[in-house]
Amino acid sequence: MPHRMRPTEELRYLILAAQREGNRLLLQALRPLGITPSQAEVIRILQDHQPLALNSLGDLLVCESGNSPSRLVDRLTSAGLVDRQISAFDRRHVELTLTEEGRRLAGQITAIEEDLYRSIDAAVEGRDTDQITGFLRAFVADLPAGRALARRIAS
Amino acid sequence: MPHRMRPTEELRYLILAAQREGNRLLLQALRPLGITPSQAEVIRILQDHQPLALNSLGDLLVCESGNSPSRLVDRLTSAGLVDRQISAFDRRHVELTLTEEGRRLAGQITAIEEDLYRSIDAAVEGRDTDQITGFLRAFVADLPAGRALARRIAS
DNA sequence: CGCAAATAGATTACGCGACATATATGCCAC
DNA sequence: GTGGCATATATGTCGCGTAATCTATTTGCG
Repeated sequence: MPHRMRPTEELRYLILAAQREGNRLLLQALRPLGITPSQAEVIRILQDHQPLALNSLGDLLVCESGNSPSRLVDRLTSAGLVDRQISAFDRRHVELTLTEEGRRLAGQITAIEEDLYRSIDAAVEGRDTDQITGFLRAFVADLPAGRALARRIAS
Repeated sequence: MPHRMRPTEELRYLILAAQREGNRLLLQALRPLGITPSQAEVIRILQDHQPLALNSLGDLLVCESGNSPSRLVDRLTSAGLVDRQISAFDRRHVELTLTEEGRRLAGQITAIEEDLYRSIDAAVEGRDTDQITGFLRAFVADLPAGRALARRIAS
């Protein structure tokens, strides 16, 4: 006799499960590069938007509430992938740019992400994308991560 | 000039954003109870399935890959919400049950989850649920978190 | 019976992710 | 310029989440 979980509760856990598994897949795929999914997000953002202040990076990050990506970036600078430079105009700002090595990695990340997108596309197959994205957009519309993503798409 | 993020990439980040924000909402709503969303999931599972071995709990958890919920449960036992008892038949097993206090909390958690489900329902409003759950089910079907959820629904 | 393999769980290490707080810099009013 | 407020970043703490390794216990095979 099933517990007959209600649809909304199942949906909640499906979102959790999908995020967890997507992250795990990406984690394993990125392992050879020595970086994590969150670090990869930073690198991809910098590739498209450098130079960028820590602050503005936080505004574009979905993986974090944006309060303090400094530690996330710390690991990338110690790994020699990101360059930090204090702004000449406002010494509170830190200008972030990719290093040569970081730019090289960015390309490899793109290729790895392709595999993930193929998995997602396979699951979307035969369904109405707009129903799915419409629901998710509505859910996160007024929340920090949703706004970060909106900025990413718009910029 | 928008970057025109491709739909699949947006979908990937929408799932990430939805999970993060849902978790944040739940985290804040549960704060007065002194527990976290993951801890709440354990309590709710125990409410429906106790007594349960640590191992079997892991098989039902979506929030964790199931390898080692021992730390998660540790905090619940130190908080006096869960009782650990070594099985008489197999001393490798630990039987978990809710304490009186744990049972009391389980009810409060259910009420708090209702609020989250209302937010989700509001975003689903006017869309085809089957398109959404169908996609997510397909994506996680053969992965640990998806199987955990399937067990939850079936049991 | 005896020993190897399997199983349950604990422990450890590392990197987030959320939150609160601290410090440093800029800026504006006066 | 100085006081006060806002902004940019750094730091500390807690609880996951993943994975690897370790220990204890049971089981299975001879």
